[in-house]
Amino acid sequence: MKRSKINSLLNSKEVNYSVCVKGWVRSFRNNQFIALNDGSCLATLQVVVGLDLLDEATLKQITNGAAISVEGILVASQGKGQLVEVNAQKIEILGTCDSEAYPLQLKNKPSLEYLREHAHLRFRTNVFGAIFRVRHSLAFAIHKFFNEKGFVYLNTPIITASDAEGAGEMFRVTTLPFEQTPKTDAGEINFEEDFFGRSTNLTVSGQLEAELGAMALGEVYTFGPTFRAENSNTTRHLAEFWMIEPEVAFNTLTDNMDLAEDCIQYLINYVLEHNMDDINFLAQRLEEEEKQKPTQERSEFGLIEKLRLVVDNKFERITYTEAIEILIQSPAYKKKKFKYDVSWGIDMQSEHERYLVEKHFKKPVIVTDYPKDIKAFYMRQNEDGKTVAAMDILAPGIGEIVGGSQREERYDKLKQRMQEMHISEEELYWYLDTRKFGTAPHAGFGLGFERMVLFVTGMGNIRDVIPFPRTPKNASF
RNA sequence: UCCUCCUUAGCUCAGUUGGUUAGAGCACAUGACUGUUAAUCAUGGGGUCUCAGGUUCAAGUCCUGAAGGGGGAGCCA
Repeated sequence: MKRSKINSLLNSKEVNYSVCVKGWVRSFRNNQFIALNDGSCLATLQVVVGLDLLDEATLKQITNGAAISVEGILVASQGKGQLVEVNAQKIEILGTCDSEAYPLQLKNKPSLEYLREHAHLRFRTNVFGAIFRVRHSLAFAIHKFFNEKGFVYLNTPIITASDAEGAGEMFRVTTLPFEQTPKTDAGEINFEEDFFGRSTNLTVSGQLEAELGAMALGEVYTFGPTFRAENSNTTRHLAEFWMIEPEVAFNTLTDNMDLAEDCIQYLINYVLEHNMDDINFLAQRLEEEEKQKPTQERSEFGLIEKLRLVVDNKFERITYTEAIEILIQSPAYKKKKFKYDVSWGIDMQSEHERYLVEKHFKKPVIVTDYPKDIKAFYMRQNEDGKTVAAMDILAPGIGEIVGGSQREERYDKLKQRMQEMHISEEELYWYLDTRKFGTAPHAGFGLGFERMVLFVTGMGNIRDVIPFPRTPKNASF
């Protein structure tokens, strides 16, 4: 018999027909009721085991975590907790699970930290099942969003010879031996003998390559892994993370903001439409977690309220200069609550961004037109000579979720800025070429995928929204 | 990388001013129970108190160091 998925059976309009289900036992009550989960949804299906169906030995093998196959009749449930259930006619143990050795005893509410150390099994918990179904939906919605807008999905290289934008420390890619590394006459490592004949790294961003695509295909986006070898130990950083980077020819900074805002709202709407069971569960989890905190530190809004707020309101748009002004006029500044001083020209600290988003505006904020000296070389210089056409989207609880800009399309200005910031023109000749041959205004941004998942799931640690997190000193699994 | 906190049973945690044999709930095992819903009830096994030093008559408890982890900061997405 063909296997049915549990989510489809739970939503079945009809009953009293034969079904086959397979999954993992979540609990076995009263030697009679199996709660079965197959990952297709949060809920479990109740399988009812008749008195004489199984021999003693098989019955003993129905333990938490065991994989089983069930054939039976889908019927209306006599019990209160569920509408339908399966009266088993045949149960086959596919894989036993030694209860004593199994690390997940779900009734014990194992901590997120404990589950992180058992990341190979944590998918079997309600929380991580929900997170990764939501993560999937977000990934799918990203492709759907850009596809509907006529974008081309462009794959940029993971191994690269360029340092893109100096976005961060890079992981080196090499086949050279660690012992007796070939040296040049000058005593330096001779990369000519390396696999690519030059020094290579894992990419920190596909943006520069995406720009090349945009200057011909018009509208492109990347969605792939990126790597940063920064020794960052926070709840918001990973050494390996996924990034979405749209790049659009002829777009201005305002177009860019519209696209980013549209994109974020689309993604959240998609999840609210398709993953409400999981979101409700995650909202409940967050609420319980919040209850543990002192009243003052609790969030004003629940997860669903927070998501609705983002979907239903326009993002606040202010310039960097206005943001600094708001901070200086703020009660927090006047009461000297900020650890770091505020003045025009500073790179805003987390505490400043949090104040703007969480205290002042209470919704996502887009900050534009940053001082050129704190931003990358490729951002378009404004007429004032002091700022660039940059934009960061700051989200409550996450901080920067999007960073983008209108790119400098003017050859002379770009070249001058590269010289000032000591960026090699030789290495980036191909990037400069786009400004030489039919240059055009264009803009793009980077959206941190895990930060988006973090925001939507209401989780607190980025290590819990990627299946196998890569962080300093940790590359298990 | 810096600051700070934590590490006691399989899990989540108690453990008082240093003082007998280190506790609880859950999990697990055995048995009972056949409409349970975190099932319930009875019984039972389970500890190198993270590691290495030190102080002391005596250390889970105090001191030093290391490792691992949490939170915050910086860097950023």
